[in-house]
Amino acid sequence: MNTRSAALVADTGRRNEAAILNAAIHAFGTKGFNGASMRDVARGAGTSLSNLYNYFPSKSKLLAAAMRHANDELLLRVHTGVEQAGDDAPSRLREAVRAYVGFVVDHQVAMLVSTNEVRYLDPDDRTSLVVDRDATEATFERIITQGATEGSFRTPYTDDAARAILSAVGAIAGWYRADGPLSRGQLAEQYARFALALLEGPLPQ
Amino acid sequence: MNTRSAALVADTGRRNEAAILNAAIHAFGTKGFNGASMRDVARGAGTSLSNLYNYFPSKSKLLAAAMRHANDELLLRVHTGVEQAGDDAPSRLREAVRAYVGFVVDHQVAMLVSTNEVRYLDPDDRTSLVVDRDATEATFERIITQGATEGSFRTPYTDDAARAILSAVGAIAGWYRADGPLSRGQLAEQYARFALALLEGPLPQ
DNA sequence: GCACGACATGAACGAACGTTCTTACTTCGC
DNA sequence: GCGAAGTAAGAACGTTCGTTCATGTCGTGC
Repeated sequence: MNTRSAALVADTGRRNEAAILNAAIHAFGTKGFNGASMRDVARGAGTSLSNLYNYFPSKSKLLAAAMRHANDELLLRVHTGVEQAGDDAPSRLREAVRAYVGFVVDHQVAMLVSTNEVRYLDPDDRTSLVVDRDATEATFERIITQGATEGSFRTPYTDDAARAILSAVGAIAGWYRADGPLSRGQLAEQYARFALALLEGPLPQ
Repeated sequence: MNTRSAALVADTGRRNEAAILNAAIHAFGTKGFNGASMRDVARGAGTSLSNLYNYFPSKSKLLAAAMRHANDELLLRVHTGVEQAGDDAPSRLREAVRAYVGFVVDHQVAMLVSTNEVRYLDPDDRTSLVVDRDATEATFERIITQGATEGSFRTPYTDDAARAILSAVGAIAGWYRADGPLSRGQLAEQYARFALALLEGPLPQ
C-alpha cells in the first residue's frame, strides 16, 4: 500500500467544507495565493464558485482557515512527539524534529502554503497565525534552553538556533519528492542529526 | 552614514533598465509576482506602463531578468569569498557562508524573490535559473566533500548538508531586520558556526 | 539636416478576477 | 406539513490585469 499524503482536513460536519479547504491548500500551494483563483478552488472541490461563499466570506479568509488547520496539525504532531520522548533535551529535540519532518513530508503542499503565503492574509489573521507559528518555535526554543542549561547543547547561540533548524526542516517541503532516494524515515533521521550537531550536542554512535 | 541596502542592479547602459529591474525586485519581493502589477513596477521605476515593454517583452521575462541579476551577484560573492579563504575546507566553508549571509542581508528582497517566485517563470527560464542556483549549491557541496575527504567534516550526510545549510541561510531573508539586535557581522558569524557544527567540523575556541 | 533607432506615453483591448445577486433545492425541528 | 436554515448553482457586476497600438520625441551617425 502506498501511504501517499492523505488530505490534511478531515470531515468538519459541514457538507463540503473539508473538500473546499483541501482544494484551497492544493491550489494555493501549487499556484500561489494570487495565482490560484476561486474558480480553481471550486473546481478542485467539485462544487460551484458561488457556493464557496456559503462557507467562507472571502478568499483571504479561506486561506486563513486552511492555514489554521495546517498549523494546528503541525503543532499537535510536535507536541505529542515531544511528550512521547524522554526527559533529556537531546531526545526531546530529536523527537520534535522527527515529528516536524513527518508533517512536512505528509503534507508538503500545506507546508508550502504555510511558509509562502502568510503575507496575503488580512492583518488580524496574520498576527493570530504568527502567534500559532511562534508557539511551535517556542517549543523548540524551550528544549534548546533546557539542553543548554543541562550542558548537553553547547552552542553559544541558543536564541537563533531554533530558527535555523526550523528553516532547514521547513524548506524540505520545497524539494522533497516521495519517489526520491530518501525515505520519510531516513530524512527524519538525517535532520534530527543535523539539528543535534548544529546545537553542538551529543550525537549517536 | 547608514549603509542601507544599495540597489542590486547598477546602470546597464540602457536608460531605464536598472530602475525597472530594481523596481521589479522590490514589487515582486514585497507583493509577490502575481500580487504585483506591471503598473506597480512602472510607478516604482518612475516611468510609464507601456515603456516597460520597450525593455522586456513580458512580465515573466522581467522576473527572469531580475532573478538572473540576483543569482549572478550571489554566485559572484560566494566565489570571491571562497577564493579569498585558505585552502582548508573549514575556512573555505566559513567564508562561503559569510558571503552568502552578506548577500541575503544586503539584498533581502532580491533573496525573497529568488526563493519564492521561481515557480512563476517560463519553463525554459526556470530551468536555466535552477542551473544557476545549483551552481551555488555545488560550490558548497564541493567544499563539504573536500572536508569530508580530509576528515575535518565528520557528518555522514554530506549530500544533503549543503541543502540544509543553504535553506537556513536563505531563510534569513524572511525575518532579518536591519534595526534588530544582530549586526550583519554577528549574524554571519552565527551562521558560519551553525554550518560548521552541522557538518560536525572543527569549531573556533 | 535628415533618417533612423531608441525611448517615451496615453488610450484602449479582451480576458480573468473576487464578489454579489437571485433563485432554487434539501434537511429537519416542530 | 411548514417554515427556517443550510446548501447549491448560474448569471452578472465592476475592477484590475497584461499586453498592444498609435503616436510622438530625442539623440546621433552620416
